[in-house]
Amino acid sequence: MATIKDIALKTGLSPTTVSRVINNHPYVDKTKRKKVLEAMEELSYVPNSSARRLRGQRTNTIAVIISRIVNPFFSHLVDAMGEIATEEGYQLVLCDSRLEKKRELQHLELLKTKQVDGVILASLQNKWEDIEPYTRYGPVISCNEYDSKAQMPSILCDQKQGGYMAVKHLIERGHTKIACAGGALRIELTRDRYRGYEEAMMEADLPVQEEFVFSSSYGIEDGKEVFRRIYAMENRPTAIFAGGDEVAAGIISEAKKMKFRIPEDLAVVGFDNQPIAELIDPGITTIDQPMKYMGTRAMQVMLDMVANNREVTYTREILPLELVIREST
Amino acid sequence: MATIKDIALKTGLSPTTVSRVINNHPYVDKTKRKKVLEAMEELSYVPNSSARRLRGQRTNTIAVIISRIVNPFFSHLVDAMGEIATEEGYQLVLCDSRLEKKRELQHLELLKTKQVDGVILASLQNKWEDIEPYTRYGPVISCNEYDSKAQMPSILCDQKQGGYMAVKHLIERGHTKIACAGGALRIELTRDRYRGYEEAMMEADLPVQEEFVFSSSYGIEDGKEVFRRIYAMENRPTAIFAGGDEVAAGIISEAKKMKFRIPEDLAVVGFDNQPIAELIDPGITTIDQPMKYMGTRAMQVMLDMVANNREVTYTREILPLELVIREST
DNA sequence: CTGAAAGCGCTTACAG
DNA sequence: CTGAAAGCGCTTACAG
Repeated sequence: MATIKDIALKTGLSPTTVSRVINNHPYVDKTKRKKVLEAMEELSYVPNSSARRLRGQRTNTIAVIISRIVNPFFSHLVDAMGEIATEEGYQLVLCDSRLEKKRELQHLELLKTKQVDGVILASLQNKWEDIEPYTRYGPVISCNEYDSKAQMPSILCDQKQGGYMAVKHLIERGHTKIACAGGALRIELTRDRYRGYEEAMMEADLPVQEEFVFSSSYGIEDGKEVFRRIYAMENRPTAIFAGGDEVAAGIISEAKKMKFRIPEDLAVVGFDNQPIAELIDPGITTIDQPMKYMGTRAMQVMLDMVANNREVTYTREILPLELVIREST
Repeated sequence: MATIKDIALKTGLSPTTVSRVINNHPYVDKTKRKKVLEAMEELSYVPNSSARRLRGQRTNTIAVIISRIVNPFFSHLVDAMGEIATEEGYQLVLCDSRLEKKRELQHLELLKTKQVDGVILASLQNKWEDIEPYTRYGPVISCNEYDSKAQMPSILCDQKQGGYMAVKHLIERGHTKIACAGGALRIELTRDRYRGYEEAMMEADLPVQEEFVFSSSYGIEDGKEVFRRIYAMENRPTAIFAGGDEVAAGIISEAKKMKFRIPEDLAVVGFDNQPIAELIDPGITTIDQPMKYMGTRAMQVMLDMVANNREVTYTREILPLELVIREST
């Protein structure tokens, strides 16, 4: 592998000058520049990034932490982030926490060991007090998930409003026994949706029944399981608000298998507005999240910080959510 | 940020000894080791990866090139790869080519510039002759897609068999006018599926009609478009073999909208056995691909090569495909 | 068991 | 416009 030294030797110039050519500095004699360029071509020289990283103290790499890449919500988010990153000449390291605190922390170590310039937390398994120590090693921002105690830039949606809209819609459809199946309750995003649910119920003077609250539901299988538990109940809910379209799809799928009519026997609201929400039969009424915008915006904010060495200041961008009505309600 | 030098200074030992402790070398005096460990703790020392990369000429990072992360097939593949990578202490750089040759080549540059130790091509937009030059910079293997001219390790499925099985199944169901909607025909994987289609047709003495062959179909929207074109035909096919469950789902969705009965008016076979194949109504008959195994195996092969500096030898692992019958046929 | 020295490949202030 | 020198932070032969 040719190095700068080889080019210098071949051209009879100094490594300094070669470096200047590589980095497009002005003030290099045109003839010499050409000579260097030719030598680079001939020896098929390519600058060694490890050396550049060490010297420049930058990696041009951003880590994004998600909790489950097979969730279409996250793959769309990552897709949008990757597009911006590539455009700006950055690499994206994909870090899957698989909902585990330990893995999330392991991934944050990348910042400590200078393997990445910044970390975007699209999922947040740990408390702020456990994340905070990492922020002294580089910019950390959150996107999608958040922690109200956190002093970091965050791009997020108004999840409480989302929960409220979803449940209010069900109430307007005449339901009074409404269940709720979200993620783990230790997650603030989940709790906020739940608060929206409670608020809508209270506003309508409806009781929140503990046995109607399911937690830690994420995938299709979880949705099926939720339905099975509902099915086994004496006193069943007539509607359910799910914390994701995958869960909603699982509920609907299992319900249909048991000859339930949707929405007559069970109305279902999902979350995210994933492609599946439109494809499944009946189409899923859901809360649309601006995945593409969130991913794009988060990456822009991150790159602005690392490229311009901008101070990390605490800011929040809160995006509105939207109800999309289909046939499941 | 504390460096090895700081630890050396603080403990009165040499950087060499400190390095030995960090790297768990034997033959370090127990008292001194303890002293170093304490100093590291106190100064919250973390080794700088850029320096290690430069010195060690390794990055502990693998790039995986896919063509569309929002395709569940790829997100499942990447998920499996990431699990192994994390387990072995490697990072995964996600590279999306968006079906573009240029982007794929740009991502391969990562190998040249020593940003990654190896590249897994899960998608293959370029011809082998354009990929080959990169192989001198480090191991390149393919997983899922392949090129019969390529001299690189490949984990792949017998796509021709897949196409054959799918179409034979449709023929057995009594169909004679069978369409086909795959990816771009410049892709060998797509051509092989098409060959399987042709073989099954010929075997049954059925003509392959040019207007029944749709190409460059990938997502749900493409599937809808394919159906619209079928719908507009004078002489319509009665069955279609799609090159992915997303395309199949799009076809079915649009067909239902136009009051087509599936499979009576149009039978549909998909590919991959994605979660959606089971959720949609009717369930999609499809060809199951061992996504998890492929991803796992590809990463294992790659890590074996980089970790043990194994020579890159040309090997192919060809996995069988399986027909999963549901209600769409 | 330990350390001085060299070097991985680059870039950048400094001096000219 | 150009180059000698220093240094980013680490590891590893080599010598003891």
